[in-house]
Amino acid sequence: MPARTLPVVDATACCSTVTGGVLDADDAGRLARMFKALGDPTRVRLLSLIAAQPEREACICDLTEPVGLAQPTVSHHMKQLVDAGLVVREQRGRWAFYRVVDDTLAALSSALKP
Amino acid sequence: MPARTLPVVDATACCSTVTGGVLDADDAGRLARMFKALGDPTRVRLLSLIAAQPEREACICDLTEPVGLAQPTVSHHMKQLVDAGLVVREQRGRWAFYRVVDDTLAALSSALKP
DNA sequence: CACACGCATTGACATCAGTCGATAGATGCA
DNA sequence: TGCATCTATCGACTGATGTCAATGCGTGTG
Repeated sequence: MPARTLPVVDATACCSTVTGGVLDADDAGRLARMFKALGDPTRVRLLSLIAAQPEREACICDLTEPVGLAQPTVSHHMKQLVDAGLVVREQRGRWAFYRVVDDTLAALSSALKP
Repeated sequence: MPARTLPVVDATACCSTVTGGVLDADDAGRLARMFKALGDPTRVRLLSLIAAQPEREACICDLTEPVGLAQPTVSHHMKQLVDAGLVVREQRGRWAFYRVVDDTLAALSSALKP
C-alpha cells in the first residue's frame, strides 16, 4: 500500500492568524501540523542546533551526539521537521544537510501574533 | 497516587528564541509543551473560536457545537490549553469561561522570529 | 570492484493522545 | 429541599508517537 504521508506543508499558504477570526478546518489543520512538529523537545532542540551552526546547516552526524539519541531516531525527527516545512534537506555526497526554513518560522510567528 | 501533571507553563519564563543559540533542555521543554498544545487542529480551532467571541471569552457550551465534538472531549482540550498557559479559566456561576492569554501567544511568536 | 561510511527504512515495543459514554460534582432555580 | 444545568472526571478503546536494533541503500574511497 502507499501509506503516503501528506506533502510538505506550504507555510506561505497559511496566512491566517489564530486570533484573527475563526479558522476553517484547512487552516487549523495546516497550523496544527506545523506546531505539532514543534511539540517535541528534541525537535525544538534540533532546530536550535542547526540554526546555531556556523553555516546555519547541519548533517545528521552533527546532531546525534548533542541530542543524545540514536541515529535512526534523529533521522526520524528530521523527517518530521522536513514534512512540516520547518527545514529543508539537501544531499551532498554522503551527507544530508539540513537548513532551517526562515519563512516557515516567520509565518508561524505571524500566525501567533495576538 | 498523585499523578500530578506539571504546573501551568509560565510563558514569561521562556524568552529564548529557537534560532538564537542552542536551547537548553528546560527551554526546549517549555517551548515544546506549549507548541504541543497547539499541535492539534481542534485546539487551534478552539483558540480562534474564543478569540472571535464578542467578549473574547467563551464557555464550553459555546464551543461544543462549533467543533462538533462531545462535551467531555472539549473539556479535555481546554484543560490542555490551560496547562500550556494559552488560556485561563474562570468559573462564573455554572459556566466556565475561557480567555486567550495574549502574553503567551506573544512569547511564542517571539520565540519563532527568525 | 570491494569496502567503509552516512543515512533512511523496517519492525518491534511501550507509552501517549484523542475520543466517547457514563457518571460525579458544583451551581442556581423553583 | 429537590431538580435541572453546566462542566469535570473516569474508564475504555483505538490509533498515533518516540525510541532503538537491525538492515538496506547510495556514495565515495581504497
